[in-house]
Amino acid sequence: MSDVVNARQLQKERTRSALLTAALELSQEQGFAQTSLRQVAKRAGVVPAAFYRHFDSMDELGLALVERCFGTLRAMIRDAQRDPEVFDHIIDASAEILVEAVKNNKADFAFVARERVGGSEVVREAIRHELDLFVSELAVVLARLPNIERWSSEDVHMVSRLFVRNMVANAEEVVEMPEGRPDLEAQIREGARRQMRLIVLGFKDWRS
Amino acid sequence: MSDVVNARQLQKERTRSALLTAALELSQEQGFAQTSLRQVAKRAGVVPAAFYRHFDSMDELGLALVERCFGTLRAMIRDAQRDPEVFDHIIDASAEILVEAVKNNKADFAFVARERVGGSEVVREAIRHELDLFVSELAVVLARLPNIERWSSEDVHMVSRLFVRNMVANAEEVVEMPEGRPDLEAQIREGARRQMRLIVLGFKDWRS
DNA sequence: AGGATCAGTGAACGTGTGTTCACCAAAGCA
DNA sequence: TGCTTTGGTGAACACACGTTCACTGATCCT
Repeated sequence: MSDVVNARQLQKERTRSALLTAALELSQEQGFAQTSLRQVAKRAGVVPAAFYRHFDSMDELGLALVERCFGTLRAMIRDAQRDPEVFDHIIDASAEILVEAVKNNKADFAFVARERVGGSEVVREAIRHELDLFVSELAVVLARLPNIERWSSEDVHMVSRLFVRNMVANAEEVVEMPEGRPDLEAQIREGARRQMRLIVLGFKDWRS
Repeated sequence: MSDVVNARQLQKERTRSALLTAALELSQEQGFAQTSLRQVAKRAGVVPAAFYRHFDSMDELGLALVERCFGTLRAMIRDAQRDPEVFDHIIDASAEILVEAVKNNKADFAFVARERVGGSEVVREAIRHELDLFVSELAVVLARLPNIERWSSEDVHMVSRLFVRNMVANAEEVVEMPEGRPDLEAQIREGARRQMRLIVLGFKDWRS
């Protein structure tokens, strides 16, 4: 529990991080499940056996990666919520933010989007759990919106799932987007904006 | 172009089909990208080298699998459209059908849902193309609905994407569903119904 | 009947894989 | 200073993989 760090601990943390980053890059290129321990070690500039000083298996590395990615995403969303403009024009802003954020953290989003459904059992499980947390968190925010405040908690949860689901789908599209195509980017952003507006329109007439 | 079939052609078609089925099963268990040529051959009851009498590579087998799966799905939807009840209560019926259909063709849906985003480049591409076709087909149907008939074609396309996207997401959930849990099944079906209803509610107030 | 065709065989190859082990040298600590 | 701890090394292993090749025997065609 000491704050003083050994040079040893520091160096260890550094190669651990290098392993995670290497795995993230390789996952973006070919998917996590297709990424081997040896490839990760090689890209991190380390001999395969050294891998075991940090993780017991690729599965464990995968879990650590999920944690790191969702840490990044959470921090990002916290920042966005601090911005006062966001709360005023939730829809327009979140469409904007979504595309921008995905572009700037492409590797993280790509990892989550891909391995959410495609990858190894344990990694998939972890991502689904984190996304469920997201849904619950968003539900709390949504419950305070006009038209929604009187809804049953089940209905709020339902619409929260609808939003997160769409966010993930849009993120997938941005990730899959070829490099340097601002037209496509604008198209996705506009599509996301309209979808959210359409959903929100239904709010005022909703009865469970 | 002859309808007369050799015993040879017939047997060839039979093992080809066995290879496809074996690959589909293995994909459900561990994902297509993690499935090796040798595993497929072994499960089909054939020596690895025999694989090459039918496909040049696993990628080609993957493409054939995409075709076969979407063939199944299209046939299923065609049947559903013939049922007169479906057209009257589109929403309730399609939620019902969705869950039922996924249960009965679990392997096909699982393959499409997983490999749509997780798998090999060429398989991913093929699935995305087929899903785009689905979106366009559904757009034609939607364009005839009240409230929508005057929308711009872009808006119709947008809402069609929203529906297909949700269909895929719900299918994923059913696929991931543990065996023998009718309560979860009902929950997913009810969720799907509500989500669609909410989206449809927005239709009458939509302005582009 | 008899030669041509061809789906399927079985063995072999080179390569990449996960995992192990004894070993080393630098950092930590007494 | 000298002993211990430890992150990283390099060689070795057994194994699964994709791919090749000459082959076999049943089916097809004339």
